[in-house]
Amino acid sequence: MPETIAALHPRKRPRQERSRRTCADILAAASDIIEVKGLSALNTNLVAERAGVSIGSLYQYFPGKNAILAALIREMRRDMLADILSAVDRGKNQDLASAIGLLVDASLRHHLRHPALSEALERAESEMPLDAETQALKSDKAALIVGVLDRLGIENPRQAAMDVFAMCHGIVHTALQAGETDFDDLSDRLRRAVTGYLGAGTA
Amino acid sequence: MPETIAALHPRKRPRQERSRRTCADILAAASDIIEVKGLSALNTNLVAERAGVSIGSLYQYFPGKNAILAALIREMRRDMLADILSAVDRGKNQDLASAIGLLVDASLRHHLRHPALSEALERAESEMPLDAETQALKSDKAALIVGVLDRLGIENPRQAAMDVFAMCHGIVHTALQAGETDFDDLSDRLRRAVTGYLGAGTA
Amino acid sequence: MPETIAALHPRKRPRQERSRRTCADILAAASDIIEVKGLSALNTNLVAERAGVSIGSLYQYFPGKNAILAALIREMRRDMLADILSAVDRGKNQDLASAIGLLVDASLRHHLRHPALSEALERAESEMPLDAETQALKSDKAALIVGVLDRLGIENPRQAAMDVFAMCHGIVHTALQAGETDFDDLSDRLRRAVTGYLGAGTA
Amino acid sequence: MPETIAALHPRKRPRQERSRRTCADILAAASDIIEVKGLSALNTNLVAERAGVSIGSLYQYFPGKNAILAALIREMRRDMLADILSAVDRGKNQDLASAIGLLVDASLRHHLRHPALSEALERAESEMPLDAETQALKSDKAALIVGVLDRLGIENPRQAAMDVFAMCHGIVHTALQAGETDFDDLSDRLRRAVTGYLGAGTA
DNA sequence: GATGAATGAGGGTTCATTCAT
DNA sequence: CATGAATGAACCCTCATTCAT
Repeated sequence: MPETIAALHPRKRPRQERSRRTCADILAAASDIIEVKGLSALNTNLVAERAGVSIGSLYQYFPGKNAILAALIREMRRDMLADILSAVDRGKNQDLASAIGLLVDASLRHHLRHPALSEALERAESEMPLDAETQALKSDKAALIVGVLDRLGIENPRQAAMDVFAMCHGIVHTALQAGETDFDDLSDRLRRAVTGYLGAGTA
Repeated sequence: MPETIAALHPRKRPRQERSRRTCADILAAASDIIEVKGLSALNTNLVAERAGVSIGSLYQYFPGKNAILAALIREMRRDMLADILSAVDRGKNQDLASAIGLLVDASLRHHLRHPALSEALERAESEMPLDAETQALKSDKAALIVGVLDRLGIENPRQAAMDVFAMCHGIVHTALQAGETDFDDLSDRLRRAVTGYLGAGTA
Repeated sequence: MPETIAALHPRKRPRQERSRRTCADILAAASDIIEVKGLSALNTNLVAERAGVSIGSLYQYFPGKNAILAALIREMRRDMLADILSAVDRGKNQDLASAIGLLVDASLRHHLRHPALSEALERAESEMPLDAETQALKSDKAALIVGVLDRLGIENPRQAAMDVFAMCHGIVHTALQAGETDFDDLSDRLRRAVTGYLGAGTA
Repeated sequence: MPETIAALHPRKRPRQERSRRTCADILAAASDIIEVKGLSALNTNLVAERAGVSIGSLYQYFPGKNAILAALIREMRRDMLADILSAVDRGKNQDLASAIGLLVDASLRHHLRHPALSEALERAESEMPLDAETQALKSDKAALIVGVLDRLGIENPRQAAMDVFAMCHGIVHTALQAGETDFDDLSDRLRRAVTGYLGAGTA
């Protein structure tokens, strides 16, 4: 039976400062493990130990392993939305190329920050029921991009947004796997890919 | 310690007709499970059961779970190479757009055949040591694409080949996740993306 | 590949009273099984069951079956060293025959306590990498005996110590297998064997 | 339930030359495995493979794994009896020291021939029901030794025979484990041990 | 007889989760 | 609330033995 969405919410709103801290420690430990040893090495006992918390406490804050993952995903989505928001904002009055460049760089920075982590979370995301907030964050982000593309006169902006992000994701993921680390070079290729796709579409 | 490559080779060359059948059944069952329930649901007991075979038999033919995965990956790579080979062949005397179109369609068909499976295998592939044959199949495929791009006058064809494939992979994967199934539409967008990227590069 | 020494160390220092108890129960159950049904009947499930503990608990304290064996061996070596130490101490100012008698009796008592167990552990010991403490316990014991023999003017005391212990071990083992239980009689024969060997050597 | 003795007999008296050969191949393969990789590595599939025989055929000749072991033990006992017989024969008219020397050397040669094998078989022997022939071989050997000791005027010759053999076994086993290979040195120490024990007894 | 494919009980180990203290 | 001991379902894999061909 697929796990219910209720089970993905943090068990309690941590009011006390101390609680908020513990909660953050747990998430940080989990991030760390995923980034360094991979998603398959993530297990609740290890997280608790690395967070300096007893396994019992961990279960006070999160109803289960997947809730931790869900929280990480939510966090990632929040960060991402913020980055995109800022990029969109700064690109408000720019031409297509510049606006795209800002978006692409935002996405790229996101992946470069914690390459393995973001990859793993995106995978996990697709195999899990998403809570309402995460879904909202995803739609907000999509709407934002769609808005930009629409304003720039792109046809079928919903689809274009999807494709453009997927392209970037694919290229960046593959480049990272191949060991590339040159931000500027990657940024260049992404811009070319995106503008190429968009240009070809409107041509 | 990362698992040794030896552990990925089939254990026994099936000599009798019966055993060739068993071997195939095991691989088919594994494919099926991955396609339907995901890579994380793959386990040797389930494979054996679904293949209508005892767990002991499974281990006669494969030294372990990962050997089954390795075999599936090898199979996928063989199919893919064959598809690409034929596309390259048919595109021999065509112009850039047509040649690209053939390649893109080959790749697309590949993904559409078993969407979840090919995705999962590609992921698994990146977390496993590859046997010699699989590596050779990958390089052969890469060389083929590089050759085509080179002949078409693309600059830095190695990188372009990587990017182009990664873009396609990204777009297709995302589209499939979103439930798209319209081959022609997808084919169109992929062509646009690829020619856009390549065109922008030479511009 | 021979198992690494790391795998032989207990996993967790028991902190609470309850867990110290569990740990001891596990070792006692293992001892029991070996003593009664033989080394080949030792398996983790049985140990857990007999210890009245879940299999999971067993693995909390021991990283595997061999770690349990290693712990038993260490325990045996500790006891043995203590026994020998006390025998050497009490024999400090005695003549050869008495000193030997004390040592022989110490060794004999050791075997009589848990005949099958000590035999099995000694066998297991020779087929396993030893952790540092166990090795130290063995050398300490050897050094102790060598010291005594040396003080008594025995030539080549290292070799004599080895031979003497091996002789005793052989005789006792065989006698126990044959069902003998008369401590005094055995003690007598061992003294004869040892003094005979040592006497013949110096003659 | 302890396995019945009937199950330890070879399944059929091989009349044909070919059969006898297969049977010997199986036993040779088993010996080899034990000598090189230890008793715990002995398994029927491996034996069959190493013997160049199908697993099915192996079971034609031996009703099970333990029957193979039993056959090896019987063989060992036969050899041993023959060696002892010859040593006793040659020592017929010699003095105690020489007679003992011959016996000791016979035993020593036995162990040196296949150190690990003889050790393993002796261990296996003590954990298995013995068939009539093996038991007879053991008693015959014992009787032979007892006869010699009796003739030489040793008191309680049954016990002395046991002890003497056990001593030798212990010393040789330990020396081999320690890597010694010098036959003459070992022979010397064994003679000293045996004559010391026997001398001390009669003194 | 010979073959080797197939079987499945048995044993090792992990890890998400619960609960007594 | 925190702790960490305990649980046991779920997996992985081996190997003695059987049986259809």
